[in-house]
Amino acid sequence: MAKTLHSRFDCTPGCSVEAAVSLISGKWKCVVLWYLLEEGTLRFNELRRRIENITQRMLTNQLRELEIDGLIHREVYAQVPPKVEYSLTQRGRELTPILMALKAWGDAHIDLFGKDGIAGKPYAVAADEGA
Amino acid sequence: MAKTLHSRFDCTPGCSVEAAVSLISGKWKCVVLWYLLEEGTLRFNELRRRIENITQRMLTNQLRELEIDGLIHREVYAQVPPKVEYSLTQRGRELTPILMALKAWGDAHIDLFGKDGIAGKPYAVAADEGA
DNA sequence: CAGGATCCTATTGGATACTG
DNA sequence: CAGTATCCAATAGGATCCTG
Repeated sequence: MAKTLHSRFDCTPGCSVEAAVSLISGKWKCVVLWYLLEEGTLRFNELRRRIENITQRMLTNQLRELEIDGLIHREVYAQVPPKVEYSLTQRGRELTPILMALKAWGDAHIDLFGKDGIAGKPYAVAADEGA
Repeated sequence: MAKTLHSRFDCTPGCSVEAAVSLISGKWKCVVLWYLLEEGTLRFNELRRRIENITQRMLTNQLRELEIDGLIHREVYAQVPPKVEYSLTQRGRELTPILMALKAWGDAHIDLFGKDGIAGKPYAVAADEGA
């Protein structure tokens, strides 16, 4: 890698968290990343089918942003019909702990969501156990 | 806990990830959660000072949503001047792996962000190492 | 101290139709 | 197949002022 600033340019502790969040925020990014982590390489429509009810516009957007942020690699095959494959870059693969943790948490708590999936957000919990 | 549905109500794999993301999405939520994880219990203005350049409206919003989602506990002391303390609930503490992973990734890659912090998003990377 | 109430803008997200 | 291009609605986010 060409030039790497070693300066942490004084940053509050939460700043690191904020930095990571800023890259994976978005309704679908983590889902996209997760599928690429699981399956290695996927084409555009393969991703679309897996994520279901993502629009192609959103998928395109999220993929572009992830690419710009250096988290995924976009391989275009010069042929017709077109073929484009997406995969994680090294830096993208370094998100693995985050993605695994998200998946694990989701698996453990998915019951708490309405039967409509995530649409209806979680319930109003009465978990009044404090600190 | 009163009633727990054991039904996973058929859900795509990415759905679990989506569920987790839906709770922690938002520009500040993970930062709030991270500080509460680190410091245990914090008052409103303590959080505000730590996060710096979050507005009080946003902080209030995020805290309310986190509370509704059962991730944080809000303890109000009936006194004047008012005193309100926030802390993680059990379910909130279960986010620890996610928060730690975010922090770790941020620490490792914070250099990639502009000197203005997160404001300028990351650079356009030339990391053309593929699958 | 810990917010509530308003107002406003920017960004996100979605529907639909079209294309090399 | 893998997108663009438009248009539009919803939400997130922010600035400012007020209050028990």
